[in-house]
Amino acid sequence: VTRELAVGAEAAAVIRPAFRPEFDERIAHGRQIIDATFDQSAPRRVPAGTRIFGPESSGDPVHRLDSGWAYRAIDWPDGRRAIIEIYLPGDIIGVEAAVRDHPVDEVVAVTALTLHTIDTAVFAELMTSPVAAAIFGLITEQQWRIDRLAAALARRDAHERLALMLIDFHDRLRRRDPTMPASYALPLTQQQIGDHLGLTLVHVNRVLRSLREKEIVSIDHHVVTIRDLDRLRQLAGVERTIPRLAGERLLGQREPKLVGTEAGELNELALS
Amino acid sequence: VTRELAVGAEAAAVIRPAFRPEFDERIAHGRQIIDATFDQSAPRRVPAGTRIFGPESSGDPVHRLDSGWAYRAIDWPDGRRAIIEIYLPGDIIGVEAAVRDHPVDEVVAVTALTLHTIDTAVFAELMTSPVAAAIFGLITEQQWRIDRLAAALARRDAHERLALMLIDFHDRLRRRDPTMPASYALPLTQQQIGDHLGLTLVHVNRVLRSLREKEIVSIDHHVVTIRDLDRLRQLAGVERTIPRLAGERLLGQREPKLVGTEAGELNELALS
DNA sequence: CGGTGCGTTGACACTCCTCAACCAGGGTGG
DNA sequence: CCACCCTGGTTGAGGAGTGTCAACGCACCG
Repeated sequence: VTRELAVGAEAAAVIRPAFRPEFDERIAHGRQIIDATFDQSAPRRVPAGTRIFGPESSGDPVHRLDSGWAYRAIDWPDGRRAIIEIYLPGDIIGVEAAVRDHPVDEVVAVTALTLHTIDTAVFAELMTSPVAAAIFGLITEQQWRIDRLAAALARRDAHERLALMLIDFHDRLRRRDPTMPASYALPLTQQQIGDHLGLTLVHVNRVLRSLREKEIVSIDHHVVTIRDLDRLRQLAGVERTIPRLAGERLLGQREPKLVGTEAGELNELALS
Repeated sequence: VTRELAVGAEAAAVIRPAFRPEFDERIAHGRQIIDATFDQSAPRRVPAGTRIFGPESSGDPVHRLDSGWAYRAIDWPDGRRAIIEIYLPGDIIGVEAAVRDHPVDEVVAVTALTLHTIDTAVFAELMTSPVAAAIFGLITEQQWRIDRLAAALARRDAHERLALMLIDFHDRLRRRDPTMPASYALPLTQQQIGDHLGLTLVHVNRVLRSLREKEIVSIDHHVVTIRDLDRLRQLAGVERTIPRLAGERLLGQREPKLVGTEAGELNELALS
C-alpha cells in the first residue's frame, strides 16, 4: 500500500488541486458521508448516448458516476458545440445544478453508464451539514479543471491542448487505480475531442498523427498508449501544475508590482 | 424602485444565473451575513498593478471588491498569460482559494482598488453556518461565467467573443446600478483583453475597429459606448443565455437520444 | 525632453478550418 | 451470405482567420 500511495501522491501533485490542511479532514469525512448516501440508492444503468441532464430533464438530481464516461456541453442553435467538462468514473455530476436554476448545460453519456443518484432535496440537506466542506471541495476541483481548460483554450496550440487532455485523463484514471499502466481506453470520438479542445475533427486527427509519428502518444482503436510520458508532460506544460514560480517572468513589462498584505500598506490608506 | 427592479430583472434574465427557488431565501440571507462580516473590516486601498493574490502572498484571505477592477490570471514561464476571470465592483475574490491549497492563480489590480478583507479562518467558519448556501451561490455564479468563457474560447470567433465580453460587463455593471447608461468605463488594456479572450492585442485592435465601423460599439479612451445593443447581443449570442432550447438542433446526427429520468427506466434496470 | 506604455496600422506567415473524397468496421435486412 | 448503410477515421487541396514582426503616433511622466 505504501508504494501505491506514493505513486498516487506523485500523480496528485501534478494533477489534483490540494486542499488547505485544515479542511483535509473535514473534506475526507464529508466525502464519506456523501458516498454513503449515494451507496444507499440503487445503481442505474443508462445506455451510451443518453442525455442524462438537459433542458427537458426535470428534477435535476445529483449523480455519482460509477462506471463509464460522460460529458457536459453547451451548444448553439447553429450546431456548434463546446464540451466543457468530461466526467470519468468516480466523478459527481450535477452539483452546480443543485444550486443554480436553469441547468444551461446538457450532460450526455459517452458510453453506457452506471449511476448512483440522489435527489436534489436530499443533496440540499447535505449542503448544510458538516458535509459542506466536502461539497466545496468537489465544486472547487471541478472549477480548477475548467480554469485550466479555459487557459489552454486561450493560449495554447492544438498539440499542447491534446497533450494536456491525454495527460489529464491518464492522471485521473491513475488516481483511482494507481496500478493502471501507461495505456488506457478513451471512448471519445474525434469530433468530441474537437468539441472539447476547440478544434475540428480533421485537425484533431492530424495532430494525433503527428504525435504518433513523434512517438509521444498513439491512439489506436480508442486505446491511448503513452510512449514518452516525460515529453508528453512537457508538451502539456504540466510538469508544473502551478504554471509560474515566484518572480519568474520573461516579459518584464508585464510584471505587476508585488505589494501584497504587508504591514505598512494597511494603515497607510485605511478607510478609503 | 419598481422600475429599477424591472430593469434589473431584465438584465438578470440575460446574464445572471438564477438559483433554485428553495435556495433563494437562504442565499439572500447568507449574502447579508457575508456582507455584514466584510463591513466589519476596515476598507483598504491598493494601487493599480498590485498583485493581491499569488504565489508570494501568504494567508490568502477573502476579499470583497468595493471599487475598481481586477483580474485573475494563469501564466506560463514563457510569458504567455491567460486571464480567466475579471472582477468588477461587488465581486468576492478568493473563495476557491479559501478551500483549495496552492492558489495557482494570481489576482492583479487593474485599477486602484478598495477592498474589504476577511481572514480565511473566519471565512471557513462562515462556510459551515447557514451561510453555506450563499457561498455555493458565489462559487456557482463564478463557475457559470467561466463555463461560458471556455465555451466561447472553444467555438466562437474574435468578433463574437469581444461582443460577449462587452455585453457581460455592461450587464454586470447594470445589475449593480440599473440607471447606468449604455456607456461605461473599461479600464483594461488591449493586451489584457487579448489575454482574456485568447487573442493578440493587434487582433483585438482590429476587431474593435471593425465593430466601430459597423456602428455596433465603439471604445474611445477606455470608454465603451454601445451603439446598437440588439446587434451586439445577437453577435454575442446571449439574446439567449441558455444557448439551446428544447430539442433544437440543426445537425441531426449529433442529437443524442433523450431518455432521462422517466418512470419506467428506473425500475427496468435497477441494480446494475 | 527623452523614455515608456499603450494604441494603431500594414505586410506577410502560419495555424487551423472548410470542403471533399475515400476507407474501414459493424449493424441490418433481404 | 452479401449488398447496404451509417458512423467514425484518414487524407488532400485550398482558404480564412489570427498571429508575428515592424513601424509609428500619442499621451503621460520624471
